Amino acid sequence: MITIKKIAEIVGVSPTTVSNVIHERKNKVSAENYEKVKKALRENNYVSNMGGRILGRHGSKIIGVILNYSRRSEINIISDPFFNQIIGYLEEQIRMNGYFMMLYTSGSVSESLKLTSAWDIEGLVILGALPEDAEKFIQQTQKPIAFIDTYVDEKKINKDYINIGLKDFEGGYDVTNYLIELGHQKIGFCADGNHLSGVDEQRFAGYKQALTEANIKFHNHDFFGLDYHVKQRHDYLVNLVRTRLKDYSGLVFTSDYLAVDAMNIFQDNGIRIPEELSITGFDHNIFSEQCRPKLTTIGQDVRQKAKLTIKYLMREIHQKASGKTNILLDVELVIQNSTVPV
Amino acid sequence: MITIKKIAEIVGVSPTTVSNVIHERKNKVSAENYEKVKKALRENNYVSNMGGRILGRHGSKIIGVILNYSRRSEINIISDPFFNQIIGYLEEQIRMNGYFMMLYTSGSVSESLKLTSAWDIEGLVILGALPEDAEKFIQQTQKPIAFIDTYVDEKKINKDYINIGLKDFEGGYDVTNYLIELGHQKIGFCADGNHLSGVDEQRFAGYKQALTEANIKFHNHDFFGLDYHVKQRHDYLVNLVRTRLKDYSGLVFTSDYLAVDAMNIFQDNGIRIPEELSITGFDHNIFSEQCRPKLTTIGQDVRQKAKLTIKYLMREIHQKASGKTNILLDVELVIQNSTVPV
DNA sequence: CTGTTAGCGCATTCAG
DNA sequence: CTGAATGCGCTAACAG
Repeated sequence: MITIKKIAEIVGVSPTTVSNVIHERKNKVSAENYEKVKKALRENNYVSNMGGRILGRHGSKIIGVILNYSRRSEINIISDPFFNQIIGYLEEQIRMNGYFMMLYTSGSVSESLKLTSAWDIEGLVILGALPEDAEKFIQQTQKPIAFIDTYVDEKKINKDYINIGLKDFEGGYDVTNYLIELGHQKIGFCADGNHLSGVDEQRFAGYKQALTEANIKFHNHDFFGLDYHVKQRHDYLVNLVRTRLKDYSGLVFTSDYLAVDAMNIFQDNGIRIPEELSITGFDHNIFSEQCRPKLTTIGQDVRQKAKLTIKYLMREIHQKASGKTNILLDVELVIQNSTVPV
Repeated sequence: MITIKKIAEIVGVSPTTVSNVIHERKNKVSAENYEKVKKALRENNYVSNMGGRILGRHGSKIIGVILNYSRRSEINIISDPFFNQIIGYLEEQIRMNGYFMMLYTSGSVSESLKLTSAWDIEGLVILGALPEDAEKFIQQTQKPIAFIDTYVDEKKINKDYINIGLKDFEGGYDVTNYLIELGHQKIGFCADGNHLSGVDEQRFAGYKQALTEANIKFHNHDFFGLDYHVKQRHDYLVNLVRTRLKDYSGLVFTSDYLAVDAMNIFQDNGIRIPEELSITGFDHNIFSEQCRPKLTTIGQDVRQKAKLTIKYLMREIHQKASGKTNILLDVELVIQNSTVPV
């Protein structure tokens, strides 16, 4: 491995001069030396040793991306195209900013923070954090943190942080309202698990708001908490077809994944969609396109989410700005074929 | 950040003793000191600084996972659940071995190798490498490398490497043979792009072998190279429905993703599947389950792939073994509802 | 069993 | 504009 010292020897200057050339401090190096050093760096394929950087606390250039496993099951994380997409786009953005991405999955805040200090990580992106975990993260580290899709209670936190989310409430509202406009009155809400928080909670609130405005009363049994184990979920859905599914003309799902999964089970059990039941998803990912009927859903721009996340994180890292940043991106109602008027 | 030196001060021993405790060299530390140091480490939440490790060439504990973009388009990488799954499982295995995962996408071998030397990466996992890239990787670095699904030409390489793949030839053969057993004679082969290599080439060869054994002649026009741009691909498929799709009773696809995508387009254009056309996929991932009819496909154990990859990589890193390791995992024909006898 | 020392590569400070 | 010296944290070699 070629080092600054060796380059200095080759060219016949001091390591400092080489360092100055690397960092483009042209005002500190003569034009002649600058060129000579540049050439040597190129010819010898110089790559800086990150160990030296970390040790000298000159910045590790690592962004840690942490997948918080706590709520969703492993099965869903690995099956959900959203995670796939966002990780792909985050990597792209991190790389384009000259940083490196360390990917880590963990259910524990302290484990994640150990990672951070071991590597002197410059910034964290945290996916799938619950509000209480988010608070711990913010309190326990000085490093810039960007959450994606986490609802942090601003009042509880007096430090800076970034959150890039979605207008989930609006999404839940819009899609429900669309069903209402189509004449639906009996609309159920289906989510991952029984205890909603964060994103799903907001979508649920939006759903309820739409019902309220339309003078439709919500009953607790209109909420369907689905198991994330495939087998249990499918058994439950089949049972629903046999019992009280007929009480509903529309179902709002918190994700395309769940919607498509359920739609297939319903269809397998003789329910005609959308004729007998309208279904809506959320995400507008590949699932809502690769099923029939295609899903009416709420679209989000995943690439934009990744782009903004890294943009604000970089701003924070470079101390160009601070303060709380909480951006909720717009959603878009994508009307396809899984919904019809009643 | 707490360091070994500080722990040493706190306990009143030398840094070496602390280091020996950390590395569990019990024979070099008195039981009494061992306990005292252990306690201090715990209480102060000691985390080793990786910069020190890298700089001292004591092992960075980083595994670099490189996604080679060259062949498949970005769109497909991010849409294909296989990448999602394998990355998730690789991360899990890497973490369980006490290592860290650095994720990097790149089309260039030299860029990837720069990453390797900058971080003193201990081992590489390379996804989606073409055979010629694989050779470059192997020749240009001394670090242990594990490829996933790459067909390296053994004769050209005199260094060690690991490849964990699939019996792709067998998969292509089995699925085609199954169609033949169902009475199909006119069977097309559909792949990503016109120039096949690696995995798809093997699957194609298996398909042709099955035809040959059944005395079915293969013509060049039985091969369908699909565009990875969605729009172009769909236009092409729609056109196929109007023209010569009727010449075929079965189509073998190189992936579930392509198969489901095409199946939807065919169905949208009035083709009844499987009645009028049998379709097969490859991968047995979520797509083959979340479509109707469910796809007959070739199953692979993605988790096992990740597990073996890291197992052999670790073995190589710890110098416990060497030599070329080329393991092709078994495939399994998964018969579902997209195929019927003619 | 314990402690001292050296060196890994970088960027910065300070002296020229 | 240039260079010498320094310290970051860890581990291994070596001396006691």
